Amino acid sequence: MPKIVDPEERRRAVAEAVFRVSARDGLEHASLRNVAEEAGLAIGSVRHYFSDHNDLMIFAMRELGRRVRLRIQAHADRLLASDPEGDRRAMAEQLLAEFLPLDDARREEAVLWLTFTTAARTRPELRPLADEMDDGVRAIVRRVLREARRVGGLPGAVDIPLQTLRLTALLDGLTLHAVLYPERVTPQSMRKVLRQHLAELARPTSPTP
Amino acid sequence: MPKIVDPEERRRAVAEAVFRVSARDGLEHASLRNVAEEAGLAIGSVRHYFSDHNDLMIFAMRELGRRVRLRIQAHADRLLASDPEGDRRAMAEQLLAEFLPLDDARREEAVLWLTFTTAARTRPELRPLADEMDDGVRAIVRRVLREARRVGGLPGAVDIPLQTLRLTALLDGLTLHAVLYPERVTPQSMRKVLRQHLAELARPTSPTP
DNA sequence: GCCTTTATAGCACGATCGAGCTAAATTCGT
DNA sequence: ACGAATTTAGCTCGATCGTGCTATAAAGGC
Repeated sequence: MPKIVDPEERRRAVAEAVFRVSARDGLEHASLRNVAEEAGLAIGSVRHYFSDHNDLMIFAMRELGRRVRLRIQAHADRLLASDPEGDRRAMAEQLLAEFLPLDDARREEAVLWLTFTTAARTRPELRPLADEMDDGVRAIVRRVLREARRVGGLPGAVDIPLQTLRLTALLDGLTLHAVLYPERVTPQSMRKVLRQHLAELARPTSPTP
Repeated sequence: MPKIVDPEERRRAVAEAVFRVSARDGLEHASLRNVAEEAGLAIGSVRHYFSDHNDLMIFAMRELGRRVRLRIQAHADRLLASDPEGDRRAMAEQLLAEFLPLDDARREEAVLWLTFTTAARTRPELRPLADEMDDGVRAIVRRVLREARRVGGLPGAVDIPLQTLRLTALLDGLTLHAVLYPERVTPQSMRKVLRQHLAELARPTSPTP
């Protein structure tokens, strides 16, 4: 029998081709033929690994979510390893900054995130994956805020659900703008906004009027 | 000669069909044939009024921008007419709330906004229109903030460009979430977030650390 | 060499699409 | 009725797409 190809690795490589085509031309151009060409394979080979086009799209989006999750996790681990008792606000900021497209790799990921999550609006098969990604972000933001409150970095009266909603909207809004209008939203400006936002959150306050 | 059709009205009606198809199925389904069917016309009729598919897309997006602009302007006029010297903060809040998808009509507009602006990423011909829409929002937010500072509603030291960036990101982020995850982001929660945001902006502060 | 398993390859078909183009219908003025 | 202008209509073609399906190549074990 022929040389064994690791199916999972092959699938990953094809998903990478989906990402490249989508980022460059839009998801609607990620046809089997275009993706096969981008991956340097014949369409028959691509179809050996994916039962149909939907299968490919689902796999690609799942792979994207996986990559984001791993990156955030690795970053959080690094932060904790470097100084478990360090400046909590700075750490929170750095962890949250990981959601922003501050360099080329993250920017491409953000492009793909936007592409797939907006496509999920009209593609039921991608819906659960979009929800999952959103859940992931909200959970982390909520945890960051809760932990900050617990250690006294935020006022006790802070409304965690509301501030989670607000902060995730801000992060995703900045990301959306960085993807669509990169000349208007630079890495410095995003960092500055995030820092300011966290600084304001930390101030003593009264409940919403 | 036959009964004259107002070309502009016909174009508007066809754009409405584009909106319906796009909102329901996604922009990639707004083919000439699908749009013609949605508009109750033969494809030949549609093509009499638009030189090609791109022309139709450009017109539709321009029409969308026009509608948003008119709606915001009318709302601002109404606010000023009702009480030119009224509670400035409440008025600012109400004006900015007009950018959020708080009812069905605005929600559909938000869906279309997201659909067209993300499509503009890979369609150069739509690019200027997306920029224009973004410019419009930023200009209004900036004006609101400036005016609030001028009348003492915001601290003199507030960084207007930074807060403009932050507030537009928040508004667009909430809108994005309301479109993609409507169960998670309700009209009440959006209003609450906006109110909180403006309340925090208004508090005395020191410049960013 | 044969068999089996795995991987590569792509033809063919029906569907949809945009656009070139032609033709017919409609309606008013003369 | 005719002519002109406007509107409606849709055939045709080449292109692209997903998918059913078949065929070939590749490689190891016996």
